[in-house]
Amino acid sequence: MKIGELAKATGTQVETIRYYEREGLLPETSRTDGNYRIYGEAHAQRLSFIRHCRSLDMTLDEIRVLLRFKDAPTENCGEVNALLDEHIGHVAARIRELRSLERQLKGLRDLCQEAQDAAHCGILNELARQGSEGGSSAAGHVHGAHGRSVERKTMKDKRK
Amino acid sequence: MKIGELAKATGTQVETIRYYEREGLLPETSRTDGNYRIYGEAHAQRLSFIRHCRSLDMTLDEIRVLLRFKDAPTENCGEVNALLDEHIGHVAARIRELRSLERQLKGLRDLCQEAQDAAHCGILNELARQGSEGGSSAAGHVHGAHGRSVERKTMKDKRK
DNA sequence: AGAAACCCTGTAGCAACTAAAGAGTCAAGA
DNA sequence: TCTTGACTCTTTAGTTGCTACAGGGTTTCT
Repeated sequence: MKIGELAKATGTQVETIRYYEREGLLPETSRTDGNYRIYGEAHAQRLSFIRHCRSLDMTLDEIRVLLRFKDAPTENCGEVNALLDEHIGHVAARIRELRSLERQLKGLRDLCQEAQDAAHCGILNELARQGSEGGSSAAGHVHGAHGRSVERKTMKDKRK
Repeated sequence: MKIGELAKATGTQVETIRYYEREGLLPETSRTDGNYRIYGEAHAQRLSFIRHCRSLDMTLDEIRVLLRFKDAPTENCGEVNALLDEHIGHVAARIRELRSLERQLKGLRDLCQEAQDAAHCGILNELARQGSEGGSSAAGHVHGAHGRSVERKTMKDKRK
């Protein structure tokens, strides 16, 4: 099947499929004389695997690890368990952080019961207060299962 | 004070301060003869406001709205309340999604009680199952208060 | 004077896509 | 056969909020 068919079969964007091929998650496939990609069932299954992992908010690096085991059926899957445990830990941590953030935001919201002029808005005044930056250090602490700080961790290494 | 001092005073990276200036969040400031930026207390306060908002995971666009009200003390702050309500809604939604994700992941984790060869790993096999992609549509659904889909929403508009 | 710390601008990169430009291919219908 | 519209291709750029680096200038202190 052609790329559009594969996209439909797996609920994926055509562009995303090409992206996964560039990223090495999907092996390159044969082409027609007109240079169109031709996929078989194996590719469809692999893509479904990848999409399933993405739906669980795993990073592409995590997925690469899982694919490695998928491709090596005799390998011991202990690392798969560990990876999942770690990922679950990330999610739990993120939930805790978001809960904390929710409480802060609600507290802040309560400072302005009814609209008035901005100068007397309890929210704006609280935001302007020095030393009111919350418990954690600042931006990026409440994103996904993989916060931006985690994403950024590899930047230095990558440049090396 | 110079940029390094401002950075220390507000717990911000120097580069981030320059970034905020480029992004229009911080007004440009006067310079020394040697072209060093010179900041006063007003800038320090504004930056603290911004950082406080960031610590609450507000986007820079949201912060721009709040700054507009901060700069217009006679304006009615109803929109501030609405913005905060919406932001709180985003956080609540994200918490719900993460909890759902957590349940899914734990269910998946339970499929492999002890490490064995990958071919018989309940986790890998479940991930490979067709039609197992979870309730939501795929990637990007469980990130921060502002999911990746939200971030991406403005791409089309920006290109115009 | 020299060295170290600081500052500047411009550019690139991170993750995981997504969009657009410009061009080629294919299939169906006139 | 020709036309047209859908599909495909590659390449490049962009999203968010930073962060890092290159290369060079300025300031401070010894």
